[in-house]
Amino acid sequence: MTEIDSSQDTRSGAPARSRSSKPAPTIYDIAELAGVNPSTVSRALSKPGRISAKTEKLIQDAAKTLNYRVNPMARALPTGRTMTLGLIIADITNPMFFDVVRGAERAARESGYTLIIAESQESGEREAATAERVAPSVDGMILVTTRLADEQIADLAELRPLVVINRRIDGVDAIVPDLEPGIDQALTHLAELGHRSIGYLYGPSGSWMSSARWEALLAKSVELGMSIVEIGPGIPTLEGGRASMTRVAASGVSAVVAYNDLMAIGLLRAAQEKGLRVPGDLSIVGFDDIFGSDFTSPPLSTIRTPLALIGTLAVRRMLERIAADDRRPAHGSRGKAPAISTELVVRGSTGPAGA
Amino acid sequence: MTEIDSSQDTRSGAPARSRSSKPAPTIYDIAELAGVNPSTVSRALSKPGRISAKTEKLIQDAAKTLNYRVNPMARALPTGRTMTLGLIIADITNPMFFDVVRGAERAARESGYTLIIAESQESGEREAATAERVAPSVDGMILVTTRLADEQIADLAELRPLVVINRRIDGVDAIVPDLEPGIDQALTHLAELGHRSIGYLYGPSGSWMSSARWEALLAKSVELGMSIVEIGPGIPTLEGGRASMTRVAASGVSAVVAYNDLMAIGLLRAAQEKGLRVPGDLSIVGFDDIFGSDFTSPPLSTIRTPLALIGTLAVRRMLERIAADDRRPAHGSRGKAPAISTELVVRGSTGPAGA
DNA sequence: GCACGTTTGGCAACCGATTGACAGATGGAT
DNA sequence: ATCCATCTGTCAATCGGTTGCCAAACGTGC
Repeated sequence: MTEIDSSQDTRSGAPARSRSSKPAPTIYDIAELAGVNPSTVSRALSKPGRISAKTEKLIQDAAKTLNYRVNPMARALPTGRTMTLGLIIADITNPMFFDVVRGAERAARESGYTLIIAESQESGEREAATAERVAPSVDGMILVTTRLADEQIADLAELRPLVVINRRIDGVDAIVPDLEPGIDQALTHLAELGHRSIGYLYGPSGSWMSSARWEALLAKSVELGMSIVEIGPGIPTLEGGRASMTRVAASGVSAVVAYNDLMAIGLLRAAQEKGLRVPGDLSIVGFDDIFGSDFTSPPLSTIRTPLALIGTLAVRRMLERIAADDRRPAHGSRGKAPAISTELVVRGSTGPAGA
Repeated sequence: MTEIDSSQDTRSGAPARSRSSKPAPTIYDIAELAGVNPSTVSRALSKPGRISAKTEKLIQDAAKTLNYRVNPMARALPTGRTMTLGLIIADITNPMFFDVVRGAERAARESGYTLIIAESQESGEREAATAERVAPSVDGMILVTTRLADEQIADLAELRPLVVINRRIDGVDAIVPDLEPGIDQALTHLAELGHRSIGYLYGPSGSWMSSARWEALLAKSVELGMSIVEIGPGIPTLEGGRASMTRVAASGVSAVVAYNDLMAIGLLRAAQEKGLRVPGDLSIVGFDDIFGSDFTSPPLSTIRTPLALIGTLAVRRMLERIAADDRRPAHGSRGKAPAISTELVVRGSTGPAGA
């Protein structure tokens, strides 16, 4: 009756990941199989050249035999690199998000990074909390349709390298498309169709992007001698577009540019239900060219934003920064205009004024 | 001139996460501030009750002061729990995926889990590689539109708890909607409209779901005394739907049920371009009710699949299994019919036969 | 054959948590 | 006042890698 026998239990604190399954092989297993030291295995696997070709091959073979995969968690601990990027999105319901994800996921994967998706919905408080929760497990964060205040965003930027999409903030890296070309084309297009007076369906009241679009539209319409009015703000959904119908009708404009495609489509349908012909009685231009915007009848004319490209560029910028081990925004990029261009896609929802 | 002074460098191997930023606080920092042992901090933070209320408060306060966040990587190492779930998707371009993500992300977040998104596109080989790459960093994986062979899937299930969506495989947990109600309603609806002969636009040739839908349609149409033909297989995209137009016309059917909404919409547009009236000359029913399927003109009648719910349930099932520390599929669930029902959404693309 | 520079591989500390075992403190009963 | 059961906090090992430092092995030129 020995009272002390616990000493032989060498793996007492083992994870016991899941019953009935062998634990994943480690570099120690490889080391044993290959007859070398674990540190040699580590080097052979992650620092090609540091080890003699002979031993390296030996280790590679052993690794293959055991079907070894490096444990990213274990690696992240000493290196501080998680090889993971976080995509924080306020509202996952917004379809523009999906195109961004497409671009971002691919760019990340090509560089060996993994993408974490987190939705924060609701208020800014919640979004900040989400970002802080995600921060420790990622090397950088990309904010997609953020509702945070500038200052909160700056705070987050202290925590981890940060890139913001569709919003410009002092001292924070941003990926923002160049609105000019698309808006120039859209207003010129409308002018050529004889529209003299147009409306802008404003998005959410605090939205940086909505006012950026408004500013650009305003400048251009002045230049073209057109009159333009703000209608809104409104929520950036089908419902929001619908809800603006009364005000649009009351405004007497012959054409409307909406903050985004969702609002444009909502308006389109509400107009049609009211008996208005589109584009006969009202021309409508959307923004973004989201999936499905060409499903409508008439198909929606819209100012395309290269969302997938934006996602890709956001990841690239992030990775550049990480590679440079830099917490500050890219070089002198703050003033540099992005080469991400918008363009008008003419479909069926725009036509001659008063036709 | 001392030759030995390296001993004073206690943090030689420190991560050096990023210049110019204080490293994240650790439980050691808290322990120092609160004047207790790190292990006490660990317990205070993760095992409420194990520590006296007084010390616990002391530690909580210190943690708050330092704005401490537990490092998920460091925690994952000893526990073997990453608190992360992987969503592996073959083709991120497929919009049905969006709704699944919505449901899954929320369910995961509610339980404190984080979601990793990985796309594998291309072949099955690539998909298996993707899954193996992701496996070590997650507690479980959900396969969304997998192109893997049954056997490969079973292999992955050995690696990590696995849940498959929209496909049934022996010995693997699956979340599959009940096709019967929706298909019953759709065929009854078509029968009532006078359609006697319908076509099924088949999806990708290897697709489990496409043949499941076919089987159910076949059984029901026999029951209703309707004739039904397969048209396809085809790629499950707008283009695939378009491409089937010739065969649909040649088949002489008065109504078509498509494998998914994308194909249905493609067909709808091709038909309209050919001068056919929908639903006058051809009735079309889609499948899934994806975002945008009601944008078309006429809006698409479709058999709705509760995709967000499916995402949610997949995560729940996964978490149940993880909670039970179980690698095998849920209890006797294999035979148990899921309570996820489909239903027909009648919109404008279906109408009286030969009208 | 020898001295010397370069590879190559091993040792051990470390990343930030978790946890079994244990000792000291506390409090109640006798 | 003494003893014992319970509660509380500490010690130290551990998860699976990475890496600075060092010594042994190696090859080379003279």
